[in-house]
Amino acid sequence: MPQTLDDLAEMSGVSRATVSRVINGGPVSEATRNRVLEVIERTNYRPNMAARSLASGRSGLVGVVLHIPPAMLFKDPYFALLLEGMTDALAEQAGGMMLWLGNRTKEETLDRILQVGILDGVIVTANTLDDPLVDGLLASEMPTVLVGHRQADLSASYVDVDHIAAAEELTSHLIDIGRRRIGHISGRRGTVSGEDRLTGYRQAMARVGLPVEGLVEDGDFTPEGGYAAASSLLDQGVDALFCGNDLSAEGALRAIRHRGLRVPEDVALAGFDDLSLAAELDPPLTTVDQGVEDQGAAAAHALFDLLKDSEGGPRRVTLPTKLVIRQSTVGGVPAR
Amino acid sequence: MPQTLDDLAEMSGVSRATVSRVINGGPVSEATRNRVLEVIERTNYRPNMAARSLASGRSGLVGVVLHIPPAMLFKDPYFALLLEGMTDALAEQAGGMMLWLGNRTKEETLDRILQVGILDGVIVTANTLDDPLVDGLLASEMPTVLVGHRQADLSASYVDVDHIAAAEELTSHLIDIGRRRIGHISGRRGTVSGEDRLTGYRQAMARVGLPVEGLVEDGDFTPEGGYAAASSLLDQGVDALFCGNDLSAEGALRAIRHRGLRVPEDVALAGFDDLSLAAELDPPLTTVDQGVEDQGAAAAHALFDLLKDSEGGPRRVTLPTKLVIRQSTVGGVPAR
DNA sequence: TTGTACGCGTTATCAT
DNA sequence: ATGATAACGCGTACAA
Repeated sequence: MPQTLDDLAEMSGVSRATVSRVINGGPVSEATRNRVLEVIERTNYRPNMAARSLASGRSGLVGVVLHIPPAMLFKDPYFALLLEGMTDALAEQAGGMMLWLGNRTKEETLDRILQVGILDGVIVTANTLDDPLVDGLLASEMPTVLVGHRQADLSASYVDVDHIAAAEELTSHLIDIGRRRIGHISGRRGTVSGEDRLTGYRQAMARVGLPVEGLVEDGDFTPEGGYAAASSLLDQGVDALFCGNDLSAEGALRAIRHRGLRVPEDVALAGFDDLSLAAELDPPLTTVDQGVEDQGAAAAHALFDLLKDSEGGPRRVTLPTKLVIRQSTVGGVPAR
Repeated sequence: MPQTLDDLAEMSGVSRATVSRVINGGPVSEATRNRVLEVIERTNYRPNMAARSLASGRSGLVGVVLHIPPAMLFKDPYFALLLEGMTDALAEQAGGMMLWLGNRTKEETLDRILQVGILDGVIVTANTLDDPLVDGLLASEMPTVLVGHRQADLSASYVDVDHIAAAEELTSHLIDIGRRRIGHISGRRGTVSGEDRLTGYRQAMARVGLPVEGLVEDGDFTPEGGYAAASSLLDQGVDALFCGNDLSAEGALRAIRHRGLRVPEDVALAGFDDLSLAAELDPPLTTVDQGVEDQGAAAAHALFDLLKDSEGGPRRVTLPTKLVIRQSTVGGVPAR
């Protein structure tokens, strides 16, 4: 029984236009409004989004693109947390969310997204500088908000944190507690966040004149990568390790343990993200809280802001980070 | 630049109807078909799904409902695996997927889903017997496929495994290796899978005349619940523990270790799901492979099948399970 | 305040 | 094989 505006109009003895006004808040007399509302209630009518979208151009539906292997959702809680922040915010303001994961190529995914043609806007994670998916969305008419910053385009709306400053602060903490041979396990090379954190590390080391040669090893944001990189850096002799994220720190911790070394006495260890995993490690991990959920929510809000007023230029949001000091760098001493 | 059929029609000197036929495979002469295709290619035209849905009633969009706290996606890989199986299958046949997690109440979520009015069908996880969200979907016109079985309605399409038989097989394995005081940590009570696994356990024990009094403790599918339930059962004295899922087995393993007991010498341990976590535990965990990804994919295929031919009654799919024997029950001996 | 009428981009039916 | 033309359900100027 396909309820339409016409059905309601007939049932309440008014024109379709009036029913539409009741629903969308147009000028209607109190009397007829109540009469129509009563009918709407009785039939629990639901407007057809497709038709509404066609007529008004707005659907209340937004897209979310996390172009990652679906298994990443549980392998790296970062993505699930991001999704959580988005869905929380979207549940309030959007009628629904379409989701694309990395099941197809970026080009195919881009095609699908643009083909739907019913989305009000999309949120997409932007990890790398050149990303055909992100580029395609930005080049399209689709209102787009990135999670992640790309120096290239200041014309894009995005939400991000200052990875460089955060990494510099964390590295300085390692220096402050007296470490001198501080190794860095990078994030996946080519990712903006990975490169930025590396830059922050380098800047902090340079500022106090500490060498970094041979102290940087490529990681890939995974525990396995962290383990391998840590093994290599331990060979070089380090008294601290700053890992590209918490997951790689988890791997690094295993590598340290396998050598019979202690954390933090022999090697101070730090990560990035502050996933719940960080507090649960033994010892609890010093890391950077980058407010992943907040980033997701902020991206949703930025998109709604953009949709409300498409003028006003791109929305650029940089959220604060917080250094979280735990026993993996200051063992025994409680976190301040 | 909103490319429409009319634009293409004008550019290729034919009528809108002909362009539509070219796209949807109607009868068109080879010559004009090529001419139109060339224009389509050049303009990389994308049909508007909203309009298409309005006119044909089909959108190519399907909904997926996992009414869980979003954080569950990484806390219990089961859900992410299920989603992976679905997205893989959907990516091939669907134009896109809408996703609802447990950000709102079931009633609110149901309302949102039905309101979209553009979905061809939905897949929803059915955990409990009475679920207003599932009931509402089944009562609606929306083609619906459940992941999980509910004895109540044989009229619904669903995908599931035989939890009772799988649990019985697993319990029998524990009996076969000589265990007699076999405890069971149930899944969350009220869930069909939890109750069914408990039933399977009871049946296996009853078949060989083993008592179960005091040997069943309620769990909730979480490591914490598993830890608590295991502690209590260890007080009773058990030589084996069958846990409602792999996660609770992980918690149970911690409880066993805390008492200085060995697995499997003192207590044999088994789970359910065969998440990757199971193979990575120390010792590797005996469990039931219930093909989570396959269930997700099967649900998607069942939905497409249903959409293709809405007659033919409900699709009922029961997938096979596989007992996976590892060192947590037969320590030292390699898995057969 | 209310109704009429047109347009949104497609599919589908009917002539031609 | 092709082209008009009528739906699909809704929003919205415009007229009344």
